[in-house]
Amino acid sequence: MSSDELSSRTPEASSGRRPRLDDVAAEVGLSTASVSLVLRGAPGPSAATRERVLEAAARLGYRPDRAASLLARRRSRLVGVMMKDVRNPFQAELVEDVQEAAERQGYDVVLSAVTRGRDERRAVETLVDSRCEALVLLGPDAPAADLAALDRQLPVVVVGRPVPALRTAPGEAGVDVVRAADDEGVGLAVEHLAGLGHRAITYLDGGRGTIAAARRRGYTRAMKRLGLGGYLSVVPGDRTEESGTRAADALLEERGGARPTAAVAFNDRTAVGLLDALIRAGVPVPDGMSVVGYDDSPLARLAHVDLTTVSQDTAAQAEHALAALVERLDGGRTAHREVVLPPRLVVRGTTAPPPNTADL
Amino acid sequence: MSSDELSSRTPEASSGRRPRLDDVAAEVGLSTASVSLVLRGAPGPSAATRERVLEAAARLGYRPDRAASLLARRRSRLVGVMMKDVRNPFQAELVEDVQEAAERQGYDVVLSAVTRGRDERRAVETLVDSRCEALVLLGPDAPAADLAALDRQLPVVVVGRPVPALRTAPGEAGVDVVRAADDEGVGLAVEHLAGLGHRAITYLDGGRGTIAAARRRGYTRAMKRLGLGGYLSVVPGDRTEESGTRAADALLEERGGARPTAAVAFNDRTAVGLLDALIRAGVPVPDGMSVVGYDDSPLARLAHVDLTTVSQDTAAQAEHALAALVERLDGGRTAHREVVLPPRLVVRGTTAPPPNTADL
DNA sequence: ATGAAAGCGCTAACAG
DNA sequence: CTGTTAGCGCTTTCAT
Repeated sequence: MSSDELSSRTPEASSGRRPRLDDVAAEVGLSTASVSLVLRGAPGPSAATRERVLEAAARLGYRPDRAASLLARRRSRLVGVMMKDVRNPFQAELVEDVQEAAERQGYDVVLSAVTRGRDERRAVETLVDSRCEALVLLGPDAPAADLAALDRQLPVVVVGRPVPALRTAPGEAGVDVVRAADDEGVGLAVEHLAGLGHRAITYLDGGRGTIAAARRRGYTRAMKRLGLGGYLSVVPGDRTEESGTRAADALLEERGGARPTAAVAFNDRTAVGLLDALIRAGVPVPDGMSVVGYDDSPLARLAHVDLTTVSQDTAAQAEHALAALVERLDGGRTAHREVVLPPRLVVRGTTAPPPNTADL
Repeated sequence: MSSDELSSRTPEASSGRRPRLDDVAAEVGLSTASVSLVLRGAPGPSAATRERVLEAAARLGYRPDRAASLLARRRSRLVGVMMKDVRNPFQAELVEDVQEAAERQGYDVVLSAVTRGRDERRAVETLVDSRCEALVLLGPDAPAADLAALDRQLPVVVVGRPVPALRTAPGEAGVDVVRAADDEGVGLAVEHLAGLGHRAITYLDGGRGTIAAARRRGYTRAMKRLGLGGYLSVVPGDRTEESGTRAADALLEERGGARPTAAVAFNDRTAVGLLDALIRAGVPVPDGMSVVGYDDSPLARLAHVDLTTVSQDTAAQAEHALAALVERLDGGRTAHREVVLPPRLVVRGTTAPPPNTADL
């Protein structure tokens, strides 16, 4: 971490010019072709030659020019990653994981972030124009039809969002999708709470959208499955902290025996809002009420929050996304694929058995 | 947001091949040279020609190949941005701002993130190999000497971290630096509190490091300047939430008249930890105690946190960083430059006049 | 095992 | 105003 050399030392700073392949070739008295082979580790050159070339290249501080190599190469071995939201920690984690997965597969990654002056369309265009062979789209907003059109140009995998199936023309199967099973995730949370002895478990909703619908459904089904249908209670909300804070009132008002002892929130933000309101209201967590979030965001991991939550396993999502691309690129797969990953419950400090009802 | 077309429609999908410049040229019966001029908006071609070319290009769905164009062009007009930490919201914001500033200056941005398997050195190499003309390094860890070496290859500006001056060889002046005046920032916080009537203002320290030292100094000086030298009190810490939580004990213990009525924290995380502990301890904020953070991170903006804090104005930092690069690139500036930006106090809900001492 | 030569797709002199 | 001619720096047949 400390002595990263940022620039390759150039012991013999022969000239100001950046050394090119033919400089190295001249240095060892070989053709650029042979040098190129050695530098890429391609088979052919003898061990002795390799050594001489490598030594000379290192000595001159040679670094291949990406643009030139990209232009000459048949395949770029580049996958483009579009980040929909640079500030979203979930996506940041995905980027890291995709980067790693790509490296393992022998691909390099080009990043393109959507920003104020740069919409999804432009971010994607940059990637395509940069010779990417395939695209990973992190939570894109584009309609399914546009995604399908893009997929006609090059393999595309959408991560983190379901993409409604399109009436597909023959030979087109739509983009691949990798995402987490949101309904299952909420189910896990509910089961965990029920297992601790909770019955009156409330759900703090996340409003409109495919993901919100899936999570809500997960709650309802889990409650019914566990025979808690009579305790169903969904508090409307909008994914923000305020939403959680407002929900606290609703939860605490219900004094009449039906007052919930636990709450599952659409996401960590909402859960944190709720936590905060509960503490201010003098309700201890988890002893007075249990709270579960969703996302396992850094927020949840903050020591003083220590939120029980549901994790989406970004590493696995990245792995699957890359596998999907590589299979289409190198394996010639043509069929559509949707990978739905099981979420994982992360139990931390905001859940405990319900308070003894005798105390109430 | 809804109907972003991700792929250019290709009404006449003539062939599977991506159209090239000569396809467009052939289409309109011109040379590639003229077409190139039109497409780049370069002066020369007549209005009539322009129109025909543009029309044909659009019809064929032509998009220039970045690698080819990069290779052929003398100047790439590319600036590379290295993100030290993809998950750092402050850096994410900077990326957006740099992107915007670059666009205004007619430059394009290439992103390179440091991740687990990709250290600073590699991230920077990628940028250099991609023909970037200049580099923006967001909070790099590399030692000053390495930065200086890199700066010998191409203009480099370090954002967000001070870089110690090196014994410079003639003609070398070291990297440019753009950062915020940390001491001043803490000074603003202290002044704000003093203005509200606080005297016993404690500082929650951020441990070792240049930045921490600057902020600590800012606190000490401001207190003395305001005649509050007698109230000086620095609680050791390490920038985490726990650090803030632990500090709460120290603050609340001091019952004997000297108990502080306000605290300034090294950063928002620490401030949030403190807030949390205060609330749990039954001390109302801001009525029982005022708290100021530093960074104006999203954390501070959360509705239920609503933290008074110090903002570093990423937009201005980005603007200055790009200006510095452009001046060296296009303006031939050679002298060293360090821009230190004044921070801005963002007053929110965690600061108020001190509780009436009669009440204590 | 190595070299010669022909591009990759675009840009930039320089002519006309 | 437009076309011709060279490359940009590297990879890749295809010979040798």
